Amino acid sequence: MSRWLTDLNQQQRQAVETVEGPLLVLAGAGSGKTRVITHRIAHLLELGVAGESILAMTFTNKAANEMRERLASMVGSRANPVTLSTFHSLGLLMLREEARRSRRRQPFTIFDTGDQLGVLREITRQRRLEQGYDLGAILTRISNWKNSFMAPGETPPSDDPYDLAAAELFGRYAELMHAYRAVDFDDLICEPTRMLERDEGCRRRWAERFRYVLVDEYQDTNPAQLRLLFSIAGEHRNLAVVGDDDQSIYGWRGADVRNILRFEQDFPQAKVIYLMRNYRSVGTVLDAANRVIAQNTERHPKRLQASRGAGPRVRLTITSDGELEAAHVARTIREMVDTGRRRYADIAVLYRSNILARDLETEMRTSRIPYRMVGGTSYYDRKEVKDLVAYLKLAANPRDELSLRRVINNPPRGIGPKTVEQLTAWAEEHGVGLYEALDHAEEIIGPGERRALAVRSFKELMERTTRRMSQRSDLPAATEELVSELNLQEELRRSSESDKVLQRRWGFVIQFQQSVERFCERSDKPTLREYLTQLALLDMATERPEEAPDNQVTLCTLHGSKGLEFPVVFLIGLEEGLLPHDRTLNPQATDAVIGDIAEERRLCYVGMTRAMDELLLSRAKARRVRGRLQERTPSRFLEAIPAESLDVDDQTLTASADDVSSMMDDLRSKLGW
DNA sequence: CCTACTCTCATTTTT
DNA sequence: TGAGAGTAGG
Repeated sequence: MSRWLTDLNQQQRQAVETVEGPLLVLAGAGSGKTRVITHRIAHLLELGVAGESILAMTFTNKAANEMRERLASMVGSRANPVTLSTFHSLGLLMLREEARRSRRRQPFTIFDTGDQLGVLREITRQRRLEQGYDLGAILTRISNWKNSFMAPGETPPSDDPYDLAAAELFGRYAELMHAYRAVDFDDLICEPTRMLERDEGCRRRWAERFRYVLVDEYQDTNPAQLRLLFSIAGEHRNLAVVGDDDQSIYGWRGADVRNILRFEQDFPQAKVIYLMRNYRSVGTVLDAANRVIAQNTERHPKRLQASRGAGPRVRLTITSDGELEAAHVARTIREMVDTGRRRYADIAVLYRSNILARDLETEMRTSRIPYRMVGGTSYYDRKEVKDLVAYLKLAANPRDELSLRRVINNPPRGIGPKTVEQLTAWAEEHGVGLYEALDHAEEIIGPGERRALAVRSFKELMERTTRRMSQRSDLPAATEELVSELNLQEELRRSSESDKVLQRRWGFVIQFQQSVERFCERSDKPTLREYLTQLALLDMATERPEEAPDNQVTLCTLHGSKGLEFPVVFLIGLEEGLLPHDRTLNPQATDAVIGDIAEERRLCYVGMTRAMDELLLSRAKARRVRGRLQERTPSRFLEAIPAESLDVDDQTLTASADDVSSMMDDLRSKLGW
């Protein structure tokens, strides 16, 4: 017997052993899912399957890396030939290889959401379309159409103004993306799929290459991803998917729970295995979570089974407002840590909406509780970093007009909107790109004019930069030269009002340069193109200057908590309008996808099942909403938890001596006494 | 080109 | 309430 079958429970073992044919593994929270996946791959290798023919797909790079590490620790270098990648990286790999095969041009630049919005902004500006549309709402619609393989002009009839606006922009969007030689995230899935569906020989090649396909978090796949999977695995049917419909929380991003609900119809005779033994949480937590999720109707019926003891009862604390709720959380954490029961790192505070993090942060600071927020604004969203990235993108792809427009007068060099307009008009007239028009500055603007000289010197700067960066030479050195040629440090000094701000901003520049260096050290192909690809595709978290995993409390959204676990979990803001969120209860005109209560309930379930030992729920009777104090009603999800398994602590009823004294303590610490 | 003001808007965010 | 975007005027 393969050694990867021992120390698994019966269902886990079955999931590992079922090697041929379609397989659906419904892996409940904390049921040892990652273990099953890694063991399954190890087992396949053990059976003599070539690593090259195994494809394991995840959604995040973090998950992919984690899996690779675990697998490597099991089978060592035999893990190397296995393709372990995200959907998007696989898509890019396919596009590249096929382009190479047919000697076609490879995709140049990957546009992230910010870039996509930039394209839309550009179009509305050009067309002088009515302002005031929420471009994000338009982009969502375009993205949904793309994921249903609709071309511009094929969009379904609608009288929704946003549908109409989006349909109007869709065509131009596609044209511009093409002109810029750019692809977006949707293209990375849809284009390879089209390729496979169009060309049977091509499809066969990929199907034969990946004889064994494994998909993690299957509940998060969208229709396009399903079609891609079908093209690869539809024939040999060696497709194992792992997921949990109860943890599908990305419907609003286009994920379709129905994929996992009807897997058995999509792949007839699929074997279905339930992993329901939970190794994470105590009985009380599981019981409460089970009750909540049981209220959903469209799901694979199942129930997590406890394998640990009962544990303390779930607690619900009621405070009179949001600030007091945050104060209560801080005070409880303080107590847990001071009595030595817990370390900060054992504790997480989860919330539906980032807005709740604000009061928490204030409280954490005054109570001197070290914390880290997962998610939040990325370091790569910093203006300083984005500007530099735009220079690199332009160097890699002169047709990337978006980047060109971003950097052409940044830092200011006397090329204002008027000049750019003139250049654009000339470029259009002569049917060339904007970048080429730069060469004709004198002709366009007038010989000897200062603006023309500015354009020329910008062009020369770009050519030097491109030369240094593109010949696979020393990328970090080229970046450094760019920074110095731009006189960035001086520029920042000039535009920063305080020294502190300057230090911070310059710090971002330094960090960026370091990230380039690190990439070049690690990569076996340290080219500019590769670096930019990684930047777009790779989880920024892995690139982010790593903060030491200190002993800190974790603050994060419910979405951000998926896949994590903590001994102690606070789940706050259990109120109607927050969880379920108001946006789900009262959809807006701009919403392309109307969220449903079922997904909100799953969100609640995901949060609850993060807790190993203690689950502490809370709600406030009133909360400041946009400056106004508003009465709040308890979340409907609380009703599912039977009163007898809940310890309710209503702090608005009893201001006991204890509470008063702790409030005094609180006050004292705030005043610094 | 920069700054200071006004206006607007307010979920979640794996790639 | 408060952050970020947009705009007018110096």
